[in-house]
Amino acid sequence: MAIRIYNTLNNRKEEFVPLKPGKVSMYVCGPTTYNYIHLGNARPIVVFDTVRRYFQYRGFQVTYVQNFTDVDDKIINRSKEENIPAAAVAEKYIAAYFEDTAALNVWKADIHPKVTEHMTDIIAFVQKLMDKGHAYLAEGDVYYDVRSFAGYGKLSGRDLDELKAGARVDVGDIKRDPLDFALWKAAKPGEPAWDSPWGKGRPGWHIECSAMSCKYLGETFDIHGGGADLIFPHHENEVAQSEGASGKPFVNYWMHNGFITVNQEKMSKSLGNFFLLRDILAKFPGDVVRFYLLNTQYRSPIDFDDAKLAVASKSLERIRNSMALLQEALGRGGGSDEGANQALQTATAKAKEEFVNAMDDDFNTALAIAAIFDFCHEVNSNVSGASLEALKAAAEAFNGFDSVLGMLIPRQKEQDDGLAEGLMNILISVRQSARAAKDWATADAIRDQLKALGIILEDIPQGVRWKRVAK
RNA sequence: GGCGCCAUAGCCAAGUGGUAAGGCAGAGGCCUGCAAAGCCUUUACCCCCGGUUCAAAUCCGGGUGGCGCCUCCA
Repeated sequence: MAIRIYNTLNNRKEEFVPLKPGKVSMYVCGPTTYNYIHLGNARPIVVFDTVRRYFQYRGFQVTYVQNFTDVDDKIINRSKEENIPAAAVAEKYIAAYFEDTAALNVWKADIHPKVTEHMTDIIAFVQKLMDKGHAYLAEGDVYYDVRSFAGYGKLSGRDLDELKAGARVDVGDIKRDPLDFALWKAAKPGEPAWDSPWGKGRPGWHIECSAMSCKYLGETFDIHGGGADLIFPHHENEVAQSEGASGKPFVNYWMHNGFITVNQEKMSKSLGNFFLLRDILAKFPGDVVRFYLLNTQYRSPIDFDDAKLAVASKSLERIRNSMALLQEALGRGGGSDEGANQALQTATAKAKEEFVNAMDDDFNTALAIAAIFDFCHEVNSNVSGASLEALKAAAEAFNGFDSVLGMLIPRQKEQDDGLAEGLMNILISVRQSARAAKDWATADAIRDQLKALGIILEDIPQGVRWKRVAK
């Protein structure tokens, strides 16, 4: 079986054939660093992190690039508002970005290029477009001439003339066509600016992705991802720039994720209906947020509200309960019920197969998670009798799934010095004494009070199990 | 106006020609000191109307409702 990807270029699922066997090159548009990221921004980050992890699970060597747009009008505005240099604004929010995404267990990209560190590459790219007749200078700005690129509109399925009819034409525009976009903007007083053959200025938004993806992944690469709102104009313009400059196909597979909505409306900064990731993380663990995001196919919209995160939390808990049962059985050294043993082994093989089938089909994480739930059911039914070997294989399968989904196994709590463990052992032992003396009032009081703290005690034949849950 | 997406149980969500996965919530039972967890049982006229087919949630046509892009936006 091969991996199939829904390609925005032709709106179909296509078998993935890498440029170089066994290797995947992918580029995902990163944030403009003028603010904390919101939940909507987090979706592509988690989705493409999962795509990347899955390719690795399938044995591919992945080169993953995600940029930071650290020069932009919004950053400049922010810099004025906060009265700190633009570079400091960008730096602040880049640091925040890594904090927030780390909570979602997102791996850092192999390369995180910043616009400010690639001015030479960007200027050279713009020059190349001018040399090839795809760009022109107008009053210190450099614009891309969309009419010079025959394929303009092929990604977003638009026709230039129809676009022109609907376009908002600025009065006194210096552009040849309203759809022409800036590759280089002449400096305005007080703004960050760099020297260029066309005078001081800064790059337009679209050119950075063409220049930086080319630098790190080459003129043609495998996968380019981003939110569906980037298809036009951003990605369309990237195609025009990159293919205009190289004369070669830019990207083989374009992937776009659907939106997070609030009351069925797109969560966006302009509508003001956004929820900052860090505010959500104050209420729900990152694992739960990640589960919530991956429990729907990446192209479908997801409506946001707290209740859905609560459901995600309960659902994830079911998987973790199953993994805990497995760990306990492992600790006991396995059993000798041949029927259960066979059943677990069969279920493990089936789960791995279904997981791969689901993920191969355009990264259907929702289906993959369903396969894991089925697996949990089999684990729960058969753990007590299965052999050590079968139990190990099952645990190994969970580890594999977690390596892709990144939220099954709880992240190791930092700076856990064993204090909680020690205190819990004391409380449990006191409660066990009470239970032995049939002092149910004391036993239940301990259990209830711990529950209020978010600690659940469960009496099982082998003793007492405890776990922490989101309150 | 142009282009595109979506509509499946109380809620969420898979399924793109062969007779409806899974999760949450609910009901009954087993287990338990009581719980919890787990296990067993249980909950769907697939938005509407036509059409194609032996067979349609799935394909085609037409509606209705919702959303997105066309302007910065993941």
